[in-house]
Amino acid sequence: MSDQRRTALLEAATRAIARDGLAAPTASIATEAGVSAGSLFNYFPTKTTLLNALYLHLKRDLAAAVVEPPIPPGPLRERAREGWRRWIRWGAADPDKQRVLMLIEASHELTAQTREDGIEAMQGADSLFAEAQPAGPFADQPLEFLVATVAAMAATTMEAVAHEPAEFESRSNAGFTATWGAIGTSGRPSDTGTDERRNQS
Amino acid sequence: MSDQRRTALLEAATRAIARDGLAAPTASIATEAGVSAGSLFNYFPTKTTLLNALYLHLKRDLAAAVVEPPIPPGPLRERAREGWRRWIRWGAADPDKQRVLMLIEASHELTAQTREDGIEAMQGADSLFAEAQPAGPFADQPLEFLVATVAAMAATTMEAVAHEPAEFESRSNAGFTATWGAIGTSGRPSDTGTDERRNQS
Amino acid sequence: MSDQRRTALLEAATRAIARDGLAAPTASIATEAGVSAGSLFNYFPTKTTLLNALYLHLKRDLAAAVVEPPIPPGPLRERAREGWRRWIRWGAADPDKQRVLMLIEASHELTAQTREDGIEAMQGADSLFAEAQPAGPFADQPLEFLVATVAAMAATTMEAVAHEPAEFESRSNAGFTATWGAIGTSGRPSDTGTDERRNQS
Amino acid sequence: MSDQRRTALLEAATRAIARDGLAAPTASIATEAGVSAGSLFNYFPTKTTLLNALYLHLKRDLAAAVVEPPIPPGPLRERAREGWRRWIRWGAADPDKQRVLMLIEASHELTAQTREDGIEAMQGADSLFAEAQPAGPFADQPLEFLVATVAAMAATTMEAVAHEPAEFESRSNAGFTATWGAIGTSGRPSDTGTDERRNQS
DNA sequence: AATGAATGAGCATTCATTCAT
DNA sequence: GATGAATGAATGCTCATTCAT
Repeated sequence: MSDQRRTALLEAATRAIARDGLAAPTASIATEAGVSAGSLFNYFPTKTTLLNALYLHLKRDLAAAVVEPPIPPGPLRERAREGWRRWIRWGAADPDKQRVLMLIEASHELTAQTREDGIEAMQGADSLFAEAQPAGPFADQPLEFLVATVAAMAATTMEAVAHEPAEFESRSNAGFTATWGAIGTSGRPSDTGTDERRNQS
Repeated sequence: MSDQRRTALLEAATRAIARDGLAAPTASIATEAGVSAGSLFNYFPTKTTLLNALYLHLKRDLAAAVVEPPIPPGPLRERAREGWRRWIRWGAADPDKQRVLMLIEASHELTAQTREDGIEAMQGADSLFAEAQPAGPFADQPLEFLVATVAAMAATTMEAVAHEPAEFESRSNAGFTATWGAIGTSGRPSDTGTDERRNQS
Repeated sequence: MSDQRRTALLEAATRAIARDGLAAPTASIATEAGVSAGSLFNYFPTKTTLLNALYLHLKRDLAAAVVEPPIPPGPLRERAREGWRRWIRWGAADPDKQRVLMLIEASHELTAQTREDGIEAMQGADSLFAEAQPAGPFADQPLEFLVATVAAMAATTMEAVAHEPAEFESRSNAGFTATWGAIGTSGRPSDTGTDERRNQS
Repeated sequence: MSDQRRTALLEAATRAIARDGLAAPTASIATEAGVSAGSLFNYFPTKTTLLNALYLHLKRDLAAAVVEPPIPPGPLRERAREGWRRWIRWGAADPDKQRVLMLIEASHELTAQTREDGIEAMQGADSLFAEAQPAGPFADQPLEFLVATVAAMAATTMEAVAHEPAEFESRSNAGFTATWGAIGTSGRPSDTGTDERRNQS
């Protein structure tokens, strides 16, 4: 039960699901991994198990891509910018991964445990942005709201990059500026809404 | 009678798909609509047709919720804030709609035509935010990028509201402030710096 | 969903299961009934449901064969003899039925309800023998023990007849005499065992 | 070591099949025997082989339980009673064995050879009852009919005991009396009547 | 236009058996 | 001999779609 085969299956699943959706037959996945249809079930007893494993696999892959190698010290904004760039690059390098991540997340296949593990795996990457919370619109909001916002912006940016890969730099930078503008203080004194006041306290 | 039944089918589909995903059987949809299994196909010749129709139906429903009744004149930001509030309220009123919209969007079922029609339907709502483009990080980006960003922020906010409906006001406001911060110029002079310049290169 | 088709399925199931055991594919059953594979499940939502329905169908078939037309009045022994003859004839006419009945009974597929219903269905036939209870070895035993004994003797007799159909009369009569000897008083005074004494009280 | 493992496999098969029916996977049997899935096939080249071996194993186990230690001399009826008691006790001690025996017998897995060997193995035990043949209802019947009848009565008695183990004595005695009444001449003169005469015709 | 049974291709999963180590 | 992963045919069941009524 080689680890290599397990990985081959996860990668094949990524391709197949990106192409055909979650309805992608386990048989195609197995074939695409160069494995017999029955063999897949030696590694993942059910399709749900496979999807959960795949989700974690991809989340960890993303998290690793963001935080490794370590981001050099510096102002928070610059470290976040570097993390962001890596994040978007990860999505640009293989759009299937991001697509599959979102498909699985939107399904009802994820167990609570897997969801938790996924959050934990992303903690290193998320913290680059989470540290900005005390100052911005999310000051009084649950941390997950901020994290979800950053993830949504990243997803949107990745999609924009996917449409025009040559514009990677431009889209990535715009996305980052937008994201930073979203979660940080705007500084505009004229900002008079309820929440802003709360946020500034 | 035909139109009434068609609507019943679309509404039943919304419930069924929110519950069971896109794999929701046409038979359950029909049953849930109080229609026989075969009848559904008199209204929508294939499931794909149904999904496309449903997508448009929901997009138009959302667009109408945002722009009707007309938003009173005023500063752009205030009009946008009102539109945003309506948008989020729409999602809070029936989370199924938003969920189904995203499920269909993430699938490969949408035709190019439907996607286009959906964009067109949302133009009124989107324009509330699109007018901010010339000033912010999306100045040199395709308009769709900005629009997608706003939609992503709205989706994230709706989800946050869905988790805790009692916090509607707080989440909605935070979401709007974040969104406005994302797409507008921030007052910080240093923010007109590095990345924007890069984008223009 | 014609009743005729349902019956055809039950009869096909009887043949297929007699031939291939409980492992008989639902597809063969359907085909053998002149119905498509999927259609079977319009009548019986699961294979287990089919087996339970089949069990009851056969039990009722047997019970009807024994008690209809009504057995003419007369001494208990003569009425029992007539019932027995009908019972064995039923098994001789279509050995598959008896075989399938036993296969299902030995499996774990039967629900408690079905088992009960089966017992109830046989009550008319069983009573021909149950009335003998107060006098014989089963006097102090649960009624089911006697009933099971009679059924086991019938099964054995049917099998013997199946091996040599020409000997129907001989085997059937021997079986009945044996059965009556089993459940009735032997009358031999020399019988000194514990239970016998009880039985004679 | 080989023989020990073979026996372990047969015992594991007994438990697994009693629990799950003949569909019990060879893999569970192997695991339950503390043997690897592949190893089972070193001992039994196919599942059918295993089932045949198991059948014989159990039949011999039963036969040995009935005739060993030797039944002391005495009147036939008393010797038969002792054999019967041992038979039933065997079934009460491990109901799985009897259940599995019947499951295999009812299947189509048995080869003619195995069936023959099984009969031969039981000869010692059967003879306790077979000697009664010349006098009773089975006088003019094939010996196997009588033997099958006794086996069926034993099976029924064992099942009755399994339902209420505390009633072992009572059920066993009733079963024996019934069996003896089935195969022997009853003292009632009227019993030499109709059917026996018919049989001799 | 409505109904709902019939269809059959498609899918996840199981399992006896094989075979490289 | 022992192991246990690999295999792939087989199976129960689902579901979009069709069609006779």
